[in-house]
Amino acid sequence: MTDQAKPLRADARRNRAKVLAAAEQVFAEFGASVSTEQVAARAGVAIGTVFRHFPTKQELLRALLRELLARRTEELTTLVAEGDPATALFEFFTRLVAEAAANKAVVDLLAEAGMDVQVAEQVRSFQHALAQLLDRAKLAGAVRADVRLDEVLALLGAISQGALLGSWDRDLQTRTLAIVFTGLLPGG
Amino acid sequence: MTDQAKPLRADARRNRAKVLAAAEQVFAEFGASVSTEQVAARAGVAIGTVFRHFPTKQELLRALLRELLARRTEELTTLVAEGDPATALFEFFTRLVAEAAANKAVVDLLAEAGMDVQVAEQVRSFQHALAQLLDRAKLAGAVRADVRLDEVLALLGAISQGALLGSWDRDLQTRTLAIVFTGLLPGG
Amino acid sequence: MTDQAKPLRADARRNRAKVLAAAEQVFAEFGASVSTEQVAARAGVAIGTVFRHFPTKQELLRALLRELLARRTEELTTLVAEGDPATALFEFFTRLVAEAAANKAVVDLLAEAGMDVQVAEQVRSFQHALAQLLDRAKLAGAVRADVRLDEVLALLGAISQGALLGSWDRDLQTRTLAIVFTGLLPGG
Amino acid sequence: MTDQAKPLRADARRNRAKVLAAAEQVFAEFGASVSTEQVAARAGVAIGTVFRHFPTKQELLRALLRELLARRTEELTTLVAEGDPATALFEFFTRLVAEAAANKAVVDLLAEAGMDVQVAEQVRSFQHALAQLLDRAKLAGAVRADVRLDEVLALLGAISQGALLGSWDRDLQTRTLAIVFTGLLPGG
DNA sequence: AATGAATGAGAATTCATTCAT
DNA sequence: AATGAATGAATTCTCATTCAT
Repeated sequence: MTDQAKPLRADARRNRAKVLAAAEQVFAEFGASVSTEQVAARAGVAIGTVFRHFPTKQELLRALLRELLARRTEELTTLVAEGDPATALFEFFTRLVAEAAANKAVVDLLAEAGMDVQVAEQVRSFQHALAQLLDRAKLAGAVRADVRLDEVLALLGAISQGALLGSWDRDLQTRTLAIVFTGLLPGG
Repeated sequence: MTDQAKPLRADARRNRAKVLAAAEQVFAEFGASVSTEQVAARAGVAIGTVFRHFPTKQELLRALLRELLARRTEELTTLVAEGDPATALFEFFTRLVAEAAANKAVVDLLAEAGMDVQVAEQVRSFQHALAQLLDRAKLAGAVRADVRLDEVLALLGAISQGALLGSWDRDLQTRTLAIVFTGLLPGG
Repeated sequence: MTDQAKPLRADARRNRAKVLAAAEQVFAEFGASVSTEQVAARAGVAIGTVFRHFPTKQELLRALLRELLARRTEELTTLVAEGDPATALFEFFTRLVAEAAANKAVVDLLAEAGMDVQVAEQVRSFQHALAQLLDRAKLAGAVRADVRLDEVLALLGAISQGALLGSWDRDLQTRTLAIVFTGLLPGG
Repeated sequence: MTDQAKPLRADARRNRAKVLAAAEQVFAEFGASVSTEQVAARAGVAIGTVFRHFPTKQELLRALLRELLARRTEELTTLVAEGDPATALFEFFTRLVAEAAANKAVVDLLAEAGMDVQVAEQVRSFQHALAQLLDRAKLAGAVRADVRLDEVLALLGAISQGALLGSWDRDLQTRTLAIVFTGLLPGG
């Protein structure tokens, strides 16, 4: 549903993946302002190849963001199906923050994600999956009943970005999250 | 100690202030990537004047960050001296988040502040003042005794950035902060 | 003599024709600077196919020009054989201008045609046919005896291009040509 | 009225003139598609200087066209004031064609001039001056009374372009124009 | 032979920074 | 000191052409 364009030739699909992987690395390392040339170089392809697959730099960033969101949504879905309801939300939260701390692009990307219709669908899916996790956590008594989805999203985003920009180490991540988790507990 | 350069001529000092004020506005509105020309235009001076006062764009950004930090530190100092110890921390937290939500530059700036020796002094002052506020809050029984300064700083930064990038409205700011404040409360 | 290459496979010949037809449309519409991709798209073939038939874009343009010239030459030949000698030249003139007014490529093409040996043969044929038409017009007393071929060619080219670039409507075409035709009349 | 922007600094005005002069040469020689770099090189300035004076290539082309039109208009005005009414129009016609024959840019430029509001004023002035010349020629009995301005403009443009694209030599220019002039004579 | 992906040399434009006025 | 023009490297994007499938 996301990429129903004509099936790419094998080599083209391979290169598209290479570019996307390179983009993830490079953007993670240097932020969304690195030149497309850097991405091409990291991918080991010519600049034209990047632009063939993603006609503008924006497109590339969007595609990357879509993929990141899709990956997170998948993790959420797994947790909804298999995780312990009482801890699944906290687990996901923790994991996401750890990942964000290593990815400089996410911040730049998320900044525009909200107003970008082209990723809206992925955002919706993601939020939907998170909503389910939140509901389960409430049912399991791990989260106060009046906590709303947008608050959780806001905290998640904020902490993720904070972890990245502030270069928090693992310990600081844990302690900071502990405070937030306490704030979410029932009877708080 | 940071700016012990020779005393500026009156008009030069005036221009320096104009540039800094313009920079704050423009960077707040468009982020750290606007051109220096925009800053000059807003300040009503020629581009050369900006570069005379701040030899590189980095310098200008750093000076701006220093000033912002100094201003916050001043607010903190006032709160330490005059505020109600039980709520002063929360008050400051709330105010800072509201301000950040309107200032696009802070995020870009803070991203590098950590690793920048040139603003280290201001950062230290700021942290020192915040530490005092935290201590008082603990003494007043408003914050759990084992909460550490770096956790508070981390949360503060994260929420501020989150508020900005996520364009949180006032209501969402309040609710999100409420969770964090609950997490900081004793007996949590 | 121009295309004595090996006889093409049936499908190849078909494709060559498709490309040439597409090129005529596309170049007529957008001028000689459209990308070869546009031509391929219009022809419904892949870009590689275009380049297999015409190894460079220049070749394609030349081939197109050759064809256009051949077509005009054919029209001239018909007029020489069948037309009323007293008006055939004016008729052709009028028709060509009307066609040019709808074809943006011709101008760009003709600009280089002169110095291009590869189309010289077609140019010669064309001029030869036009010369015959001119002779007949003189014999019929419709054109002054001292009018030379290069003058007629020059006027023909100029008016054609003018009509195209100036987007003359049919009325303006007619009136402008009337002046030229008057200038060609005997006793002028 | 054309450039009432703030008076440029002496060196800036000098450079602007250098760029415009270089543009005229280079565009005349290679057509409107040469790179702006070529213009900069010919002018002996850096590429940035060209773009400071003319923010886009289009602007540069427009400025050039405006200047060319202004120059022609001036010539026309002089002829109206001083020339022999019976021959002034033919004289101007002849001169313009000769100049066009050496200027490859004019064609590309004129192609868009029609639809460009930014040169509309210059075009109007030019047409106005030409109209006066035409009126005088009619009064002097050198041109048929029913010849209209748009026909003259059309012929002028067409022949100019033809002379350029066809690389007509002086003799051919003369003979071709003679035909047109004959067509314009009264009693034709 | 056809396909369409990859290449890489430009081209226009921007912008931090320098320097003559 | 201020001005604002000049510089030129960097960036995004295009497109003719080549080449693997």
